[in-house]
Amino acid sequence: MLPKVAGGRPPRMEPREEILDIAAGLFVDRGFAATSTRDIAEAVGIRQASLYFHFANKEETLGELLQRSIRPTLDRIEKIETLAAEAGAGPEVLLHVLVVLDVRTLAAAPRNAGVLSSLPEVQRKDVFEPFGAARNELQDAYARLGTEIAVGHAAAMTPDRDLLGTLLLQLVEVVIGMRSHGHRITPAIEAIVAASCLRVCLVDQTRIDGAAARVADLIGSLEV
Amino acid sequence: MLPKVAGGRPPRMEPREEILDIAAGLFVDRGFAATSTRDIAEAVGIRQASLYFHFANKEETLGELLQRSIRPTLDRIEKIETLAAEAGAGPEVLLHVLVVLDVRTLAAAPRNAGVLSSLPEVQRKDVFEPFGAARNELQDAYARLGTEIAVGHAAAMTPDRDLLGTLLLQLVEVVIGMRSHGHRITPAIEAIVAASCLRVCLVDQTRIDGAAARVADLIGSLEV
DNA sequence: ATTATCTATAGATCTATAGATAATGC
DNA sequence: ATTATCTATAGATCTATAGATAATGC
Repeated sequence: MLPKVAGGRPPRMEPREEILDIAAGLFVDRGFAATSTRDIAEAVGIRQASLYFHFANKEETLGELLQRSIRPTLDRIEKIETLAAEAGAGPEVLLHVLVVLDVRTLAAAPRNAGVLSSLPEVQRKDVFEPFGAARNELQDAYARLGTEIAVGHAAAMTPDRDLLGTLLLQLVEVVIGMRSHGHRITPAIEAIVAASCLRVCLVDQTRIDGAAARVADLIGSLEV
Repeated sequence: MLPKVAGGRPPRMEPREEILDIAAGLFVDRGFAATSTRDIAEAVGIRQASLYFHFANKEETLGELLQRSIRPTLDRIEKIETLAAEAGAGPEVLLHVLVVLDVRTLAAAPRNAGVLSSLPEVQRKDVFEPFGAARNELQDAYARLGTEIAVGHAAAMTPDRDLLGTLLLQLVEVVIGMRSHGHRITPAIEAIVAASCLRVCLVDQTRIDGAAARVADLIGSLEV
């Protein structure tokens, strides 16, 4: 099944995978337009034209990377929300779980691929529109959970649904910037980002501590 | 002093200013590498080569825009921190003021120029290194104020200095993303972003309300 | 003389296609 | 036959420079 050797030189791994990995690093580092197909090929160690055996064009390469970076996150949202009914966990516990899982996903993404969704081309080109939609879905999940939590608080200085979703997702994505600056994402950072999200939803420290205590168990039950 | 008419066509305004304005819009929209000098020239209504009368090269154009977008913000930091001694305002009031002013600056920036500092080229090319340094200064101001505020709280789940600065600046910059998605930045949004920042610093609602009440006055005294 | 434009172009890319080549699996 | 590479290249850019031109101010 695995192609062992072919063509002029022996591949080190699945060639398509290696191209994707290296392209991800370059796109994250320099951006899409500033990365030429020649740059990618050189870094892989093949000729520029050889890329077109694996991908129809440059955009398809970025498209595949975006696909892979968003899919697992979206899949998880459903699971987390069905978890609400079963475990009888309050929405602040669910938000805490969602934040920790998203932070881990971003922290573990090869080459800090979370950067990709903010590239100008992704926002602008029609080919990448599905990924904007996926991001909106994620933001909407944050908005839903956050609104449910903040309900019952005084209206003044409480973010509305839309703004709350934006604020929460923005907070979670702080880890992308941290990785860009060379920081490692520790469990302590996970906890602080999650606590910050709950604070923005007006959850007091007692309830934050309560939520934090339940997170490990719930994440365990999700992964089984 | 003002050049009235010259060359082949009558300019509508200071030509260098018009080029900067239009380049800003294109860089924000498409990114730096994906915007050609021809794109800029066409949008301005001149020939591609004519740009080089006003700018030595493409990078200088972006450099000038970055300069302009960060300078007023940096200048303000000093003023705000000297304000501490005079007005006897606590650090949470000062942070509130800083956030509101930065939010307003980002909200008022022509063409949403706040986007520019996150372009891959700015992070990566040596020419733009001064602007990364300026951003670090700003983030450090947030870290200083935030740490001063959060001091005395239980260590657990309290962000350290560095992380706190990153979280706060990230929260403020939510308005860049909101503008990109077509939202208008209202006074209500200013207040919520500021309150969210204070919440992340573990300030309780009573003190947030107290800080918010003093903000208008202090900003007034800054602008005189 | 200065300012601001123009035309024309050099030289360096950059993406994608066509068609050859070589190693492997059937 | 299939997989994965190669060489060669068409055709379309893209940045920056050289030098001409025209309007204005001294």
